[in-house]
Amino acid sequence: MSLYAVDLSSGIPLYRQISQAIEEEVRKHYKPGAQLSPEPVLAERFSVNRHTLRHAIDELVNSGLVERRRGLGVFVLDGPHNYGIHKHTRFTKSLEAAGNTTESVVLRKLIIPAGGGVARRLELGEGAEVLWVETLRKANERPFSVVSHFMPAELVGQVFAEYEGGSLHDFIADRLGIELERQYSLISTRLPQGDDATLLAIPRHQPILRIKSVNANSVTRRPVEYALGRLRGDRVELEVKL
Amino acid sequence: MSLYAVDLSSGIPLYRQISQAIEEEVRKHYKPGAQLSPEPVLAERFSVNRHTLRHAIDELVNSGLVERRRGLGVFVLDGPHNYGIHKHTRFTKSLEAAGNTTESVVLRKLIIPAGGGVARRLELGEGAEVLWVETLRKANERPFSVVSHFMPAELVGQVFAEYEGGSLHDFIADRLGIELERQYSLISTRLPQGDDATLLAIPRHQPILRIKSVNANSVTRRPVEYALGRLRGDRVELEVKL
DNA sequence: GACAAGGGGACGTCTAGATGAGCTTGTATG
DNA sequence: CATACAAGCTCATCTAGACGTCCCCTTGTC
Repeated sequence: MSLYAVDLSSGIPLYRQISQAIEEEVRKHYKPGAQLSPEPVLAERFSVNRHTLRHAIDELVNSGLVERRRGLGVFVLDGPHNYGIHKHTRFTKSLEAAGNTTESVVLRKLIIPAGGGVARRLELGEGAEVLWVETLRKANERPFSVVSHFMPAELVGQVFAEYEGGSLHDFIADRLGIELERQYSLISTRLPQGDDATLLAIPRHQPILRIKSVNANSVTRRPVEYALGRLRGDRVELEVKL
Repeated sequence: MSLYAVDLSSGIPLYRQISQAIEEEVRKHYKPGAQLSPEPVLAERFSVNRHTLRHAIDELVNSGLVERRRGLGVFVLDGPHNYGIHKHTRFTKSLEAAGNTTESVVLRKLIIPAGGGVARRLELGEGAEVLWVETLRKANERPFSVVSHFMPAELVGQVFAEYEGGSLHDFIADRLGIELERQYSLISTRLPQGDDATLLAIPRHQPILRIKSVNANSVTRRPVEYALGRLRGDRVELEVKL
């Protein structure tokens, strides 16, 4: 393979040259879940001290490419999930299509009066009753997104008492006979608020992607669901096709 | 003040005890912009090696509490709360508008060999010459995006010597007679890397939106430009209409 | 067959010392 | 007075060595 020509005289720190070399190698030849060579071996290979090599790997850990497991080794993480935004995209579908196991857990299921933002987006009067469902989704056993769904209570009625996870849009289609269609999405980024960092198992300084979207009845065009999703920024990438 | 009772036997790593002690002290007694004691002094005070102390400060840097300035010292950053509230900066820009709204400054204009990612997206061989133009865009005198544009050097030729800002797509249309068409965009979020935090005038712990997009000749469908934009997360919100 | 002990591999933490590089400041010099 | 340079402070990087802790798997015993 290469000569691992890391060179101090170039002005670029060794650990950075090494982290870039490893990153490239990983992206080219490693699959998610694969294990890197042990630190002492890599240190030997690049002819640097183990501390320097650890510094290099620290960078990769920090950028979300690999993960350390004490006592076991360093492992390649899944790349960011490419979640396309289209008229009919569904979370679960696009993930499963990508060959990932999915799981969704209902964290909250409550009826509350609609606040200003929710009411406006659902075209309801302020204070109208809405069902608030908060779900945590995982892919390959790892938390991935937290989504707050708001739906007019009168529309979804009592049916949602039975919702326990899985594709929400499928549930709506099955039980209510309503096909949903995405109208628009707003994408922004923030540091995690509230419990989101804990739920998503990320440090508080790692940014999340926020997606606000409104889904409407594809026939009547009336809004049915307003969703505010918070996605792990290190594992999600949004694709917008035009 | 305290006795700095860091203790190895407690099972908690020294560097973590120290970072927590410093964090508490900073939050209580330091204002944004204040400077921490030099590393050797702190190391002495906690009776640890300077490496261990640096590890502790690394944690604080990583969490966005403080910032290192080489040759100067370690300084306390503003808390993130100071950045959240904006009254009329509520500009919801579409991707297109964000790309074209300008008062733009050219930061760099170089011909470089294409790296792997750039080469792949422009459908060139690795190492082929590409023109790298980096622009900083402002709105209301405030910076809001940094964009790296990559274009095949043979295509854009010498023409770009005259490019000094303004709409890049207009420039390409005028000078080269090429109409561009966006193929797709990938949206992700990161903390700012390199000089981006400085250029955008944000603290290093404030997330940015990254947009990778490829623009192609609308006739031949050959890729002409690969753009990697970094937008201030507190000023920009992307709207995706469908 | 079940369980416990032990070995070895891998990451985690800490110490010690040396050198490099960026920034500011003060002083010497033209 | 202004410029140039040197000193000194600060963080940045690298090396070397030593243990500690966690985890898995094998081995041995009951």
